[in-house]
Order: sequence, then C-alpha cells, then structure tokens
Amino acid sequence: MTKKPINISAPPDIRSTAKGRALAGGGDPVAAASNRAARAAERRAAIVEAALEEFIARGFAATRLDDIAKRAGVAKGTIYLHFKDKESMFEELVRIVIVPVVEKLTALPPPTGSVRDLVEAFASNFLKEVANTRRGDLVRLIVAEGPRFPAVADFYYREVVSRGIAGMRALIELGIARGEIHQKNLARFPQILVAPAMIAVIWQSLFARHAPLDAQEMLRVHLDLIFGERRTT
Amino acid sequence: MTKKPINISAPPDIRSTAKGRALAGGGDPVAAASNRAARAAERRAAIVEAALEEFIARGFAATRLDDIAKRAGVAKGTIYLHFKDKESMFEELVRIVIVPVVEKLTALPPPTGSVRDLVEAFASNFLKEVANTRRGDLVRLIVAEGPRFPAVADFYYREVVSRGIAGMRALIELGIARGEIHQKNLARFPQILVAPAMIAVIWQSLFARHAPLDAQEMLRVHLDLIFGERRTT
DNA sequence: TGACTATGACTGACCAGTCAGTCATAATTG
DNA sequence: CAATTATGACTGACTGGTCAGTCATAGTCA
Repeated sequence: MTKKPINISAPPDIRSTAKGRALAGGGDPVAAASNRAARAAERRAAIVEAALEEFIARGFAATRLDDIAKRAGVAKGTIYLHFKDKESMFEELVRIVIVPVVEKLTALPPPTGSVRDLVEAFASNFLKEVANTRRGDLVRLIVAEGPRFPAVADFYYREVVSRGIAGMRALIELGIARGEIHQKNLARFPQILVAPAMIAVIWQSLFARHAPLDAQEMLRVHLDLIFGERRTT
Repeated sequence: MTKKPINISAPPDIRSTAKGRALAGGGDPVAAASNRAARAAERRAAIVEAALEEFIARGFAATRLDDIAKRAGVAKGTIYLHFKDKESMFEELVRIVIVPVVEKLTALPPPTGSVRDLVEAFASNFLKEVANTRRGDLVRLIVAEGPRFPAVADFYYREVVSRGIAGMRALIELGIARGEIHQKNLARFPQILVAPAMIAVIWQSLFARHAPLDAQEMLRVHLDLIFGERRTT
C-alpha cells in the first residue's frame, strides 16, 4: 500500500488505441499479431534485437537495461518476463544469434568439385554472412567478453570453433589425399586456413575507417598460397 | 556545506607505520626510493601495473578504481594525482604498455640472412613477447574496447598496426625480389603474414583451456606455406 | 616549519532488479 | 451473441546498492 498510483496524470488516450504496434516505432511494420502468444514472441524478438545492438555498441557492463527497453519499445519490467537477469540474457543472446548462423553454414553444398572450390565457397559464404554484418561485431563481442563469461566462451568453442576446426581439418585431409594440398602439416593447424577470415572480421570492426580491407580478395590470395596460384583471373 | 566530514572516526594507527612499501605485498621488493620524485614514479608504476591487471581481467566498465587502488597498495585519491580520470587512465595505460613493446620489436636485427629467417625471428620474438603474456591480453582488451575508445583504436592503428603492416610489406617485397616468395599478391595483404600470430594470441586468451595451441609450431607451418617447405627439422 | 603529497570517508549519480497495479484479450456464462 | 469474469502480459516508479570522483585532514620530506 505504500504505492498509491496517482491515477491521474497519464492521459488515458495514447496507449488505449493501438498500443502494441503503432507505438514506439517498432522495427518491422508487419501486421500486428492478434493473439497473445504471437505478440509475446514479437516482443521477445524486439528485445533480442535491441539487446544485441546495445551490447555490441557498449559491451556487457556498460549496457543499460533501460536503454535496451527503450530501444525495444518496451518497459524494463518486460525484459524480466523473458530473461532471468542481465547476465543470462547476454548468454542466451549469443546462442540465439549464433545458432542460426551455424545451421546455415553447416548446410553445406554436396562435396563435389575441387577442394579449393569447396573451401572458397564456404569461406566466401562465411565472409558474406559474418564480416560487415552485425554478426561480425558479435564475434568481436565474444572475444571481448569471453573471459568474463566462461559459459559464452565454452558455448562458442563447442558450437562454432571446434566444429569449424574439425570441418576444416577434414577438408584439408581431403585436399592432401587428392593432391591439391602439398603442405601435409597444414592438417595439424586448420586455424591457418581460417585465420585471414577471422582477421578480416576483427579488422573491419576496428580499422575499417582507417583502411578498409577487401576480405574476399585477401581470402583468394591466401587460398592461392595453400592450393597454388590460379592461372587467370 | 552539504559535505561535513565527521573528522573523527578513523583510528590513526594502521597506515602510519610502514605505509609505502611493505604494505600491500607490492610487486618488486626493490629498496624504497628515498627522494620524492622516485617514490612518485614507483607509485605511478604500481598503479599502472595494477590497473592493467584489473582492466584485463574485467574490462573497462566493470573495473573499479577501488580495486586498482587496493592492488597497487595506494589510496584511491592517489590515483587522481597521476591520472585525470578513469577514461584517460585507460588510454594512457595502453600507450604506456605498448610503446616499449613496439620499441623492442622495432629494434630489429640487421637485415642479414634470408627473408624467411628474418620473418621467423621477428614473429618468434613477437610470440615470445606477446602471446602467453600480459601483453597478449592487452591486445584482446584493445580489440574489446577499441570501438568504445576511438582514441585507443587510433593510437593502436597508428603505432602498431600500420607500422607492422608496412614493415611486413617491405619484407614481403624483399622476399619477392630475392625469389624467396613466389606469390606476388601477398604484398597486397601483409595481414596474411601476421594473421596466424594474431589468431594465436586470441586463441590462447580464449580457448587455451579447451585446446592449447603451439603457436611457434603453427607459425612455422604457416611460413612453410609462404616460403616453401623446409628440408629437415 | 612550510610546501608538498597521500589518504579514505563522503557524496551524488546511476542502475539492476522488483512488484503493485493496469488493461487488452480470452474464457465463460446466460 | 452479448455481458461478465478471469488471465497474465505489460508497465514504470521505486529500492537498495555500487562506484567515480572530491576534499578536508593527516603525514612526510627538504
């Protein structure tokens, strides 16, 4: 009873009309879902989107939930209907954003053509999908916050890094077997294969304004190093 | 007058005795300097050391100046005798730590021997000096905080990255001229040369406990890729 | 002793998380 | 089908705690 909501003040007109969607300049002008569940899902998505943006821009500690709420067009309390607290929100966020990317990248084309083409297609896809994208910043964010969020680092290692490394190693071994790759030791360090892609992601995110980097072209040069130079362009 | 420091309270006994050095288990047990300037320099160094540790462990926003002060064996107010505020302390910190590393790495051995040996010596030095060191974590910290500290990102680009890239490019061009490197395009992306080293630094800092990485060996394999495989070990 | 340096209690701003209350929608009833 | 009741998603003012930065006081050196 300490409350006493002054009950006046709020002009009871604004939110009464079309509260849900029109308000807050919500992200997509999709026709508002009419049932509760759909509305809730919509809001959750808005929160995830907003939180991602804020966390990327400010890092975990400096991000204010008030800002996330404002950006999502939602009250702060609503966030707590969807997430336990700031920390677990961050951890869930990483999963939510990364899982679909992994799925997309895992759905590889069938292993036809040369190993080089395979690798190039994959890496090119990765660059298109990640570098110069919100996802690229997420990678930087994980590098940044990883040590303070072992759960995040573990998840990322398990779901992305170890899988990626294993996949690259298989590809390298195939390349060696087929005689496309001559450096046998490369199979011991598949990291070398993806290093330029990672560098590209970080570079864009830190130094793009000083010196933009043509990641696709750099990738091609790097692959020339591994598979031997290609004849013409 | 809103203040009013109660003025009593503090038992004036603890810190009065051997305050300066013995306290706080300070880093090095060097004999305490006797003159003021030296003492001040010592304290400043202790603050820098402590701040570096804390910023690396927690990131900028989550680091408390109280913790830095405690770790440095100094009162919080003392920090403000040496640095304007938290932000500029962070920026200065980066400079203070990086400058000597750059200087050390810039003092290259005279350009004798093969380009490969030159590159290998340099990179090996870099790994020894940076990876598995506090410095390596600093690199991660810069990647993490760079976007929120344009001054830091700029400084790092200017002092480290652009110089490094230029140096590597010169080395690559020398290698091409001497016939040691066949991939001419490599000169367009010196990043490729250092990518594995960077990856190694980040890897150690994030995934060492999952899967430690032999950076030196990876480097060697990578150089084999660029310069051609070496005969025996 | 006087000038300089260090201290740490204190302040005010800020922010994660809470919860009493609201209201659109869904369910039930006549 | 309209009226009534129940539900629970949503809100945002509020609390308790934290922390950067200050400054009156105490200590130290030359």
